[in-house]
Amino acid sequence: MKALAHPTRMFIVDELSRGERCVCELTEMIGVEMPTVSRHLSILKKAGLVRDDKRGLKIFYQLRVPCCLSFLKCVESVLQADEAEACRAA
Amino acid sequence: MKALAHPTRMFIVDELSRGERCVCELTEMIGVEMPTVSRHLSILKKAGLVRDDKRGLKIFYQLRVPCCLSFLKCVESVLQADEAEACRAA
DNA sequence: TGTTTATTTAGCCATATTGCTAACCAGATT
DNA sequence: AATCTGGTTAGCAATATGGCTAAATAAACA
Repeated sequence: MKALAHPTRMFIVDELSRGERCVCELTEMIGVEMPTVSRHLSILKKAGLVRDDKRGLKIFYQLRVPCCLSFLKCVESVLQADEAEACRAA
Repeated sequence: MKALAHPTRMFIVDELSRGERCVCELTEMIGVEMPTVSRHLSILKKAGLVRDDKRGLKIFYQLRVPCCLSFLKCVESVLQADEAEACRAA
């Protein structure tokens, strides 16, 4: 649960929901040092939310629990709409 | 998001999903001092997840975003089953 | 009015989290 | 073998979190 409780990690999960990404891509998007991203990824990995796949020099991360996806949609709807509308959408 | 990232607050949300509860009830269930529970509740309230309703001396809290409910179910299914099964349920 | 009950606020301390930099590791390339 | 590239690990400082106790508040009651 706590694994999702950080904006950067939310961003990562959201981004991975659109396909696998390597650490360098995520680092560039997030605008923070790579070791920091790496640690966030290791937290997500320890929580079982993502999986890593080493190919050549790069390590690609992918979402492991599609459940996150439906949750993310819910969160987004809550953020976009007021709570009443969000609930209707859920 | 961070509002849900603590076992006590998860418990509170789960409990409130079964109906409103006053602070003293929650305090007794959780087994921690009342000021602590109060602060958790204020965090949930600030996040817009719960609403409080003062009646007489007691203050009753209720879930405000039913969206939490479907999320909770998802989380529970993840916890109970392994990830493969959880995804099937989602 | 003074007291009791239910709750919140304030202040303190211990621990956890997050970011950074520096150092390390492992494949690929030369 | 030496080096480059993409990542991780380690260690540190700053900040946030979570628990406690003590003090403040507010409604009900004697």
